[in-house]
This record gives sequence, C-alpha cells and structure tokens, in this order.
Amino acid sequence: MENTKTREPQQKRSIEKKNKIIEVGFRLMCENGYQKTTTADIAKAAGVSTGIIYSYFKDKHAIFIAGLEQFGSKMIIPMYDQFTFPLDVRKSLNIVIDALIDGHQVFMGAHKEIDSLIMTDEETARIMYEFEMRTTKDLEKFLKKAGFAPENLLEKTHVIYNMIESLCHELTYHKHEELNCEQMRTIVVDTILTILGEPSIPYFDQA
Amino acid sequence: MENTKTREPQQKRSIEKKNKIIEVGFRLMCENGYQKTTTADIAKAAGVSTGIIYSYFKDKHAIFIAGLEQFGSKMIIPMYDQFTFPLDVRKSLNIVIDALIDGHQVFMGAHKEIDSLIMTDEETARIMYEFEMRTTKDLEKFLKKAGFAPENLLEKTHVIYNMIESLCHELTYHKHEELNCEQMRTIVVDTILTILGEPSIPYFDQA
Amino acid sequence: MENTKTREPQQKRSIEKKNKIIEVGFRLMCENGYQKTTTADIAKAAGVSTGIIYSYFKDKHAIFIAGLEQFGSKMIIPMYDQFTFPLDVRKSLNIVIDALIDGHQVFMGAHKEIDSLIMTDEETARIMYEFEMRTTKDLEKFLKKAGFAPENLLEKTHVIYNMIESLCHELTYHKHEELNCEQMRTIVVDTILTILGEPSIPYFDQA
Amino acid sequence: MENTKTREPQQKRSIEKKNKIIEVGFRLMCENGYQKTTTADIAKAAGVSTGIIYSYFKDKHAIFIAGLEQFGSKMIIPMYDQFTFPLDVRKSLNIVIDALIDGHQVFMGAHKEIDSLIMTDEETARIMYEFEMRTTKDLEKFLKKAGFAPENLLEKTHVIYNMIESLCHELTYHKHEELNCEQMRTIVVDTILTILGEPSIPYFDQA
DNA sequence: GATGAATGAGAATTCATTCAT
DNA sequence: AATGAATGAATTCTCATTCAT
Repeated sequence: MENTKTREPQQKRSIEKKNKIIEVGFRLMCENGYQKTTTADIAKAAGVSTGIIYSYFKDKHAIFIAGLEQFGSKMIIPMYDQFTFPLDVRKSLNIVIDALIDGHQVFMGAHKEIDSLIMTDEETARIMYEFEMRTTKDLEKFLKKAGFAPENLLEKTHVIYNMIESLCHELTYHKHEELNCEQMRTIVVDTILTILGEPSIPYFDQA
Repeated sequence: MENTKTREPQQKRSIEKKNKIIEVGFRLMCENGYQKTTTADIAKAAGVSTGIIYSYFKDKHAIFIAGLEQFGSKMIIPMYDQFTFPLDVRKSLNIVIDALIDGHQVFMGAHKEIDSLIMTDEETARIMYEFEMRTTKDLEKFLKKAGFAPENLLEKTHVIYNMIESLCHELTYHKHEELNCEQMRTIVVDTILTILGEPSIPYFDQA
Repeated sequence: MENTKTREPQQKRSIEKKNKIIEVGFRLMCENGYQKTTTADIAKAAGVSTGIIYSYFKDKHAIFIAGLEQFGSKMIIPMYDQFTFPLDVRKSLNIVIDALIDGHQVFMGAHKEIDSLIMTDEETARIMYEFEMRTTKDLEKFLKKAGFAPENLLEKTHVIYNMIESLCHELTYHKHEELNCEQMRTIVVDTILTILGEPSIPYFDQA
Repeated sequence: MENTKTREPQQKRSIEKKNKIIEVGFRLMCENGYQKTTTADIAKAAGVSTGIIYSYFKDKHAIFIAGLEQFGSKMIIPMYDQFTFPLDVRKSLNIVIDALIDGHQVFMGAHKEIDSLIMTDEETARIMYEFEMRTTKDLEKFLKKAGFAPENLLEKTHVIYNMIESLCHELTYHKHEELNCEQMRTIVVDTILTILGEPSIPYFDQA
C-alpha cells in the first residue's frame, strides 16, 4: 500500500526544497492559521510551484504533520537540555523560560493552531500527546537523577510542564498589561521549587 | 459609520431568533471549529434561513464574536462563585474544578478554537484578555476579603488561574493515559494552597 | 445516509433549471466527451453558475448518470413503439431505423461516450445493460404476440437489436463512402426477416 | 512543416524503446481509458523517463495514434487469415470468433475507447474507417475467390463484419446474464451463412 | 540521448454572501 | 421579515509538458 504518487527526494537540492516547503508551510500555518494558509501561499513563500508540493506531500495536511514532527520537539519544553551541573534548579528554569520566549515565538503560535487542530484531527492529537509525554518522562528521569524523589514525580513533572507553558504564553504575548511579568516568573519558579522539594541526594555529591 | 444592513431586532420573536443563532452557531463553532462550521449548518441547526442570518449579523465572524461575548464569561473560571463561607479553600477549589469539567466540556473545546483565533483575530484576542483579566481581578478581590494577603496577589491569582485551566484540560480529555488524574488534581490544589499561604485574617473572623 | 448537500428542487423554476443542466450537460458530454466537458462549460451553456450545479448534483458524474437515466431510453431502440397493426415487419423496421437516424443523432454520439465509460464505470455499465435488456425483452414480447415463435427468440431478438444498432451507426455517420447505405439497409432488414422466419399465426388473424 | 522536436530513432535500442512506449501506452489507454492514463503511468510501465517520451512523440495523443496504427489491424477482424482450405465457412467463422475472444480481450476495450475518441478526434476516426474498409475489402476479395458471389457482396461483407463484432462484445463481457451466449453465437453464424448463400463455385474446385 | 524534478494552467468543488420572490 | 436559490471567487489538487543537469 505504498504511496506511489509522492516521492522521497534523493538529491540534495530536492531535499532542501522539501524541507523549505515544510519549514515555510508550517510557519505560515502557525502564524496565520491552517485554513488561512493556502497551498499557493506556501508555494510562493517557498519559491516553488504548487505542483511540486504534491510531489512531496499527499496533501496540504501532510505538510502540517511533517512540520509538526520536525519542529514539534522544539515547541515542547526541552527542559533538561538546559540543565547543567552543578545543578541550580532556579537558574536552569530561568534558562528554559528564556529559551522558550526568546527563541521560539513562532512555536507559541504553533501551539495555538495545534491546540485547535487537536480537537478535530486525530493525527495532530496523537503526535502532540506523544511529544508532551516524552518530554515529561525525560524531565522526570533527569529530576530523579538529580536527586529529586517526591511522591508522584511524573504527575508533578507534568504540572510543572504546564506551568511553564502557561507562563511562556503570558510572557510572549504580554497579554495582560496589568500583570507584572517578572513577578509572575518568580512566582512560577518559586512554586516549582516548592513542588519539587529538597533533593534527597545533594547535587554536589553527583558527578 | 452605522451599519445599515444589520438591524437590532425589536420584536420578541426576533430577539429569540437572534439569540438562537448565536447560541447554536457558537456551539457548532466550538465543537467543530470555526472554519468547518458553515453558515448553512448554523441556519439549519437554528431553524432559520441562511438569508436571515445576514439581517442580524454582518458576517459569519460576527456570530462568533457575539457568542464569545455572551458565553465567554462562562468559559473562564467563575471561581469565586463557587466559594462559600465558612471558607474551605481546598473544598472550594475542587468544586470549581468539578464544575469546569462536568458542566462545560463544550467550552473546553471553545478554548482551543478561541486560542487559535486569538492569534489572527484582534477582536477575539481583546475580548478574551478582558475576560481573563476581569476574572483574575474578581478572584483577587475575593481572596483579599478572605484574608489572603501575600505579596503580588494579582500575579499569584493569575498563576493559579492558569494552573486550574491546564488541569481541567488534562482531566477533560484524559490526554495522557499514563498520568494519574487524581494525583494531578491533588498536586494542583496543594500547590495553590501553598502559593496562597495562610490567610492573615482567619476566615472565622469574617462574616 | 441521506445526502444533505444536494436537494430536490420543489419550485417549477428550479425543476426546469435542474432539467436544463441535465439536458445541456448530457448533450455536451455526448458531443465532446465526458472529460472534455467541464462543469464550467455546462454551467455556461445552461445559463447558471457553477455553484448551483452542486446544489442539484453530487458531482459531475451524477449529471452524466442523470442524463443517462433520463435520455437513455431514447438511445436504445424503442422498436415496438413503431410497430403498427396490421403488422408489416419490413415497413416497421424501416420506420424504426428512420426514427433512430433522423431524430437522435445526438444519442448516437452518446452511445460512443457511454460505451467508453462502460469500461471503467460500474454505474454506467449497469444502467445501459438494464436498458438494453429491457428493450430486448419488450421486443421479444411483442414479437411473440405477433406470432413469431422461433427457437431462442430472446437471443435472436438481441442479435437483431445489435444489427439495427450497427446499421444506424453506419447510416448516421456515413463512415464508409464506398459502401452503399441503402443496400446495407436492405440487407439488414432482409436478414432480420430471415432470422425471424414466418409467423406461426399470420398477422392478419390478429386484431 | 517538419517537426524538429521529435526524432526518428536510428539506434536499435532507441527503436525498441519507442516501440515499448507505444505498446505499453496503447495498452494502458485501452484498458483504463485515454484520459485516465497519464504519461507518468506510461513512462513507468515502459521503464523510461517521462522526458524521453517527448523525444519520440509530439504529445500524449501521438502515442495513441501510433498504437492505433500499429495494433489497429489486430483489433479489426482479421477474418480471412483464419480461413483455410478446404473452406468450411462455419468452422472458419468460429475460429475467427474464438480468436477475437480468447486472444484480444484488450482490444475489445480498445474498441470502446476508440469509438469514444472517434467522435471528437478526426485522426482516430480516419484511421479506424480505413482499417475497417480495408478489412471489409480483403474479406470480400477472399469470399469472391471462394466462390461466394451474391449481389452487393461488399455491403453484405460489412454487415457480417458488424455482426461478428457485436457478438464478440457480448461474449467477451457477458453483458446480459439472461442471454445464452452459445445460442447467440449459433444464431450469428447461421445468419451469416444465410446472407452469403451458396458458393457458385464449389470450394473443392479451387486450389 | 536521458532523466525526473519542476512548472503552471486548468479542473472540480465549496461556501460566504446576495437577492429575487 | 423571511426564504433559500443562486452566485462566483477562492481553494485544493492533477498532469501534460518542459528544462536544467
């Protein structure tokens, strides 16, 4: 049941072109919405013809899914990547938050669009849930290694994950002018530290 | 710059008809997505003709906005409504959470759709931010009266608001099978209590 | 599993419009081929917009099928309709042939297009086979009543049906200039008479 | 008015390639219809690139015409080829019919497609009429030599040609389940013998 | 000669909006 | 006011043909 219409590009030029379509297409979809982004828009922005899109992708939806799989991991919090030893959790969390805000504003938009599609599109939902779960588990594993061993660590990790995500939305869009962003950040970080409690194995014992 | 095309219904029947369009239209948009909901769908579900819709609304978008203004306040957390004296914050929070999950699953869908539109639609964004801010402030005022007076209460209130919302998403959609919902709920409630701290004026002094 | 997108026109005007689409669309498809006839062509020729076509028909193919069902019976040989008492088979056959040639040149074109679609389209095939069989049976019944009772009358009737059809193609398109059309007609009629043999009940006994 | 784009292949390899394209392309067009057969399909099935097709053929249509000219003669009844001395017409006719059914089912499909194209494509029409006429004349010449000399032999021959073709369609596609195929075949053969009458010169006098 | 990636005109279909009744 | 038929611009996707390599 191979798809004989689309093909996997072999040439370097072609691979670049396919990636360009994914990147540009996904960005447009995230910025302007899936529906408002037409295949003609994508083609134009990617500097290709509409036809070539359908050489590489079954349909418009496949571009979105490809973007999701390629960039999805950047949209969820790659938290432990930012953690360095000797572990300073407060500092690490702030690095994570900065990274999410500074570097990935597009992907905050993505989240909105994705959240919308999650309601009606099975595939999008599956991919995102998978990403979220993987991230949560990765972070949990890291926290364990770092000596944090509270009860229900997995669930706590996910609550933390959600807090950071919500915070980043706030900080990215400055939604509520009356709210002091820096204070909210401090509150979130403090709360996370409270949730985690003290590490049972002091960090300086690790190596 | 008066709109001379649409009119404000004067008759009781007309007002009912307009409200029906808003209610049915907004529900459909929330359940199936804004784009996937056609004006024909709305007309059919509301038991009116497609033409009449344009007597009451400038365009399809206006139905969404009207729905947002009418039902939006139900979608954000009407937290303090659930709080009763003598104040048991833990119990109250659980009532709020139950209310959101049990009663407003539609509006969880709404949130997704709205979040998506917030990215591209100024008006939706403005309305939602306003709602959120008002809720946050109402809750803050209530908490103050209840004797909670930590620093930066407004910001803390908003962090709490976000935590509850995230939790409700999780509980509503059982997104991650590997996560224990009840534990997450307990973690969230416990954390909120920690954030709020002890009330400076014991609740039993109030009345 | 009702089709809720297309509707059955109730108003006289609408019914006329639908019929116009069928008539014009089917004619164009027969004359120029199914593929070469675009929905835009049909809309233009029928004096309607492209959109309205899809109010009445699921898709382009449905127009063809509707045309087939509406005009199909005119394309197969309505042979016995032309037979009158007292029965003069030779004369009657010539009337049938004249009727087919004079009146239905469009439907000769239809036959070609249909024959092509029969190869790849189940529905077209089914409808045409049904028509052909019905015609064959009707004619057989008539011939029986007229006193012709040779062995295997049904099969003979169908051979006769095919001969007449082939002849009409020849006569309609004057395909082969070197062939004398009138002689071919005489040959076919004579041959049919030979196939049928003598009626066991002389026609003059009937009434 | 030379075509400077396409070229006549000189090399043996090239000639083989061109023939392969014609053979494969024409077969696909006959089996699936002209429109449904894409140049990509043909290229893939012929084991060549899409580009090379346009070195040998002006356009897609030219492949069909080439196929028609190359294989067309096999699609019309090569009747006299099957006739052997001493002449047994009944037996010979059955051999012809068997040959058409057993060996050339593809070309029955071709006939449908060709008939469709005849309506709109001058070139297809011309070629087919030529083929048919040549076959008819060849057969006529043969029958004359065999001693059949009825009046209007050419026209009779063509009627016979049409009868066989119709019969073969029936037998190939079993269109009408209620019809007994073997009886139809007998009827057709008997009728043809009747049309031809007795040979004036007994066949055994020939040699 | 050969490839197959790329093009882009064109086709079917949808649906927000209008308008004759 | 109300209807729902009608419109037609816009969108997705296809495929014959071209062209850079």
